[in-house]
Amino acid sequence: MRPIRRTPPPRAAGQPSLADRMRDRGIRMTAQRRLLAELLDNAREHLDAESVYRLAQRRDATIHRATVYRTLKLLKRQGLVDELDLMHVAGERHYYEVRPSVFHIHLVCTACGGVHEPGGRFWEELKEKVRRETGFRAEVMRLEMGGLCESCQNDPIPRGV
Amino acid sequence: MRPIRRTPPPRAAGQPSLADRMRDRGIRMTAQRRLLAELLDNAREHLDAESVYRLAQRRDATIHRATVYRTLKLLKRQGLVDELDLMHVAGERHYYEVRPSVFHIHLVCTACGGVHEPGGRFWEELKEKVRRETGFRAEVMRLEMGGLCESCQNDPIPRGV
DNA sequence: AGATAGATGCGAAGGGTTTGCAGGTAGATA
DNA sequence: TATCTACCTGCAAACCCTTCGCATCTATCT
Repeated sequence: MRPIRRTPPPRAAGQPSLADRMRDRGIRMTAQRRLLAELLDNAREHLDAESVYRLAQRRDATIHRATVYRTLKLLKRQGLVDELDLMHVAGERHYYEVRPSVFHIHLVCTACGGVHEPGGRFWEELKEKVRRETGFRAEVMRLEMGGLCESCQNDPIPRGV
Repeated sequence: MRPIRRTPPPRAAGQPSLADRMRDRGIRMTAQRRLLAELLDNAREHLDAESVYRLAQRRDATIHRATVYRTLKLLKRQGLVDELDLMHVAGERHYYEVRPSVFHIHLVCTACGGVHEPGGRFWEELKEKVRRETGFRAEVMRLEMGGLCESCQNDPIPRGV
């Protein structure tokens, strides 16, 4: 159950917090939701539901698993959070991340478990390309690759996942 | 539990069957594995484990769920079959498809449930691009988009999933 | 044909997620 | 500010999909 390390793309500074964006959408804010939103906003690695739950419990021992699941589902439905499975390199868990302002892809190293997340214009424009060429209007997009990151290619010693 | 319709890309003709490719890799061939390989090869829609099991049972009532799961896992590990979740538009199930010779992406329509699968050089080369730019060597890749297909954009009447 | 690593059927267990309900609370209203 | 109501939460059981351990069977090699 080791955390999946991220190599996150530069965050857009001055982006409103997840809690603020929830409120702006008229989502009813409870203490639990504020807590969960803050945890997701500040996560340094990819969190699955259980990890979110454990983190939340440190600050509010009464929070319940079901609330975590319900909130994650809500945020996903609202498009505020994306659900990933990171090519299932570390089991069948689903991971959650706040949807960033600039789209990025996920490169999951099967050797070290690290996740690189390059972002930028090129990836953003794939949706546009698909639109032009097929007429499909994408609202959500997910691009994941599994393989070996640069350092694991050069270092044949397995370092565990 | 309606089947997820595919709009598959042109199949490379004369491609060896999945069963043949299994044998070529030295995978021990049992009657069950031959049956499952044939089902996957000829599937006209995306199948999850349960659907594969149900189809298999029509031809061999003694086949067991566990065998289906074990075989799918084997094929996935061997890179002969890809596991998809199609943006979870129809639940948390995982779908399986024989890995095609030419990579394609999955465009999942949230209105009609159809899956368009455009393929071609451009998508193939994304791995190469990532390699050049980040050093990451991708072995598996998955690109899925969720949204509205062309006809569902033009036809506001919901047609169910 | 005989030997054996490996596959299968079986049923139970496992892990993650959802649900129904009773009680509690945010946010609207006056 | 007090009241109201729709909505949220905690709880525990249920649910679903997937895996496991074990005894038996079999594909493949000699």
